[in-house]
Amino acid sequence: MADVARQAEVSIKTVSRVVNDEEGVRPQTAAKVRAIIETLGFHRHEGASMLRKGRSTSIGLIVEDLGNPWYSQLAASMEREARSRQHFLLSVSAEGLPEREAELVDALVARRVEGLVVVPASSIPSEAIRRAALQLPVVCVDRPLPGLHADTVLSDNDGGTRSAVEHLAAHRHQHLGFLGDDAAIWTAQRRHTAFVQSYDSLGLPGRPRTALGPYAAGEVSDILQEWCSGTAPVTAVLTSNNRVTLAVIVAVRTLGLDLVVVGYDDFELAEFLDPPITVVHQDPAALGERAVQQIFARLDGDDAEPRTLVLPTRLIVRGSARRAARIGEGRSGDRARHTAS
Amino acid sequence: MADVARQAEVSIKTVSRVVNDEEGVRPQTAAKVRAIIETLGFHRHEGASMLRKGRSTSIGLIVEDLGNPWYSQLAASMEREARSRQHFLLSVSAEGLPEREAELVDALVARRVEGLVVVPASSIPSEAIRRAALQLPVVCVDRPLPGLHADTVLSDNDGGTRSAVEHLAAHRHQHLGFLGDDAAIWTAQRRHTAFVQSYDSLGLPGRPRTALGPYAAGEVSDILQEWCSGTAPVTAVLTSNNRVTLAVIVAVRTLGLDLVVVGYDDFELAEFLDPPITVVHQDPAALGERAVQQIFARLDGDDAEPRTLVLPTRLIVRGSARRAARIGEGRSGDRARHTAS
DNA sequence: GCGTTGTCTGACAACGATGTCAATCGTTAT
DNA sequence: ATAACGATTGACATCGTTGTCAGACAACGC
Repeated sequence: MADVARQAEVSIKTVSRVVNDEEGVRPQTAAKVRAIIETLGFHRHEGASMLRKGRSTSIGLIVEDLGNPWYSQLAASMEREARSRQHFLLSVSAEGLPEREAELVDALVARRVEGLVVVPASSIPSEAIRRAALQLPVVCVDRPLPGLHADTVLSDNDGGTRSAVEHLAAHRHQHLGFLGDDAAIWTAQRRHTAFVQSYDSLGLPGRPRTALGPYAAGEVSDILQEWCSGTAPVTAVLTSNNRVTLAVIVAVRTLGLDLVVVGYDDFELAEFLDPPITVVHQDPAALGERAVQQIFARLDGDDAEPRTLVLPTRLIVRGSARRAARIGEGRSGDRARHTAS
Repeated sequence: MADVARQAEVSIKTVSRVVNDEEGVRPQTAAKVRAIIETLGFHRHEGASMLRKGRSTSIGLIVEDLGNPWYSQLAASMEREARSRQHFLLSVSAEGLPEREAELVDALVARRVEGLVVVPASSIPSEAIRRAALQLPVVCVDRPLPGLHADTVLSDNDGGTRSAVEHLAAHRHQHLGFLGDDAAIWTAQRRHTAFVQSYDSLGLPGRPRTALGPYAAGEVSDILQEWCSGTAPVTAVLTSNNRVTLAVIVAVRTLGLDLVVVGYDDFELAEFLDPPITVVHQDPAALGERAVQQIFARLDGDDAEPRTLVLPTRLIVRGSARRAARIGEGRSGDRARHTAS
């Protein structure tokens, strides 16, 4: 900036004014400065600006795995939303490890991100995130952190789960199974509970069969095989997220099971699988957008009590309805076939 | 830091030494300082550190769309690799627009990223990226920027395309089609050229049928329908990336075409589609890792001439081989059926 | 001509950390 | 006891930018 000032024969301050589009600079002076900036290829040093202004114009995001499409859609929408306010997004993967998450929180706070969005790896707020929440806006997405003074954006797990169970029941599935991801993941627990409640309130027979991870290699297959044998075989399963859905699809295809699968989280091509997979769609892009908007609202001075926002889910029915109906109609025969196997 | 120094009754400089694990601090002094740091919850201000040291410990990544699994895998692997050297990754989507890409290059340079990885939106280097390449290491991934003084990491487009065409020819497919993405995308062009060359060198009959995007809505369907009718219908198509593969799968299923699809870019569940999709697998994670390693090598003082690294691809055969053989055996019958339609 | 107003510009300090270099301390050798 | 040495520690300037405040300058009314 000093170089520009020298060449333009003005003070550093004037250059600063031009760079920041501040008013009170004579147009011809501004034009001259701008010309020099162009020729020298000058860029303001954001680090220094950050230091002086005390603002970093960036937001942090901590998720489990940026390679997972669900998270990458979240990150993509947040990046878009952040950029609409000239902010950058620093996204990092904590790999589901609470201690790594804590490290990353500290690292992002050290970078003076203006806000922090977290998809918590555990249900207990770390010391690091408690400290963070005291000095900058923190938003939990997808999973809450009870006891943390922070905004939260969730999707409607109870409603989503219920819609899936009701859908299956309406198509005469009586014996349902639920396969959740790692029990440490809040959504897995929550959807598990909602599944059992829906099962009971619909008066489905017997007790619901459920499992929670983490699963050893081949364990999903074993569980499904067991559920599908015996006197009251399961005819449909609900999964708690895209990772489990994938494992179930693999198992179903490998074992050749006749099983309707309803997945949590939509995924590309679900429509073209055999059988097509009905899913509970939750919109990660919408979650991300709202989270960033929440951060900006706080930065703009909103200091109301922490809010929890619950976004609706949508059941996307794909083929399984038809197939379910078929099974329902010929149920006794089907059951006979199952018990025989 | 001043607060810590006051409480610990040492100078700011000593605190700095402790924070940076510099040697020459008496263990008991260091312990005392560390204790105060803990109680005060002090974090070094990275912006200030950045300013003084002239380094930002961050790397920039510009891609087309972070929501696309291919790019998100690239970003995820880069983030992992960058973090192994204590660096953060600033990833942004340029949405395929060269002018936005140029803006983002400037914004990242202003943030003083130490290196910049770009998946170029066009084949012509912008002024912005030329300037950037003069002051920091730039690496092009997936697509080169001819004339730019920068390292490049590509995957073997010629080899990958050839392996796909040879695979199809070996299974008696004689009439092949190629559907490329937007002609502005370098890989689409390159794979197109390689497709035509392979087609010729294998002595396949007639002229290869090819198309390049961008495609209007429904255009892919129209093209496929045309290729599959007439006297020498196409029996297999190769696509140039995951986006086109998706469009082709939708068209094939919607129109009920009997067409073998080989896709560029692997994707989850490709195995379980009907028909299963054979793909040319290129490893975005490996590309990202090498790109970041290249950046660090340059930062470590490597000033050799720009290098181009070409990573191998792998043909993942899934079912289409069997199906192709079947078509090959009953070719005349098949052709009759096709011409009849 | 002179004070007054308002516009434009510049000098300077400060943001928080670190490199440089000098000062201080505790040891050891004499 | 004292000089000499290495191990610790601290004072200060500095990185590039922006907020504060005062100075310079032109235009205006009297």
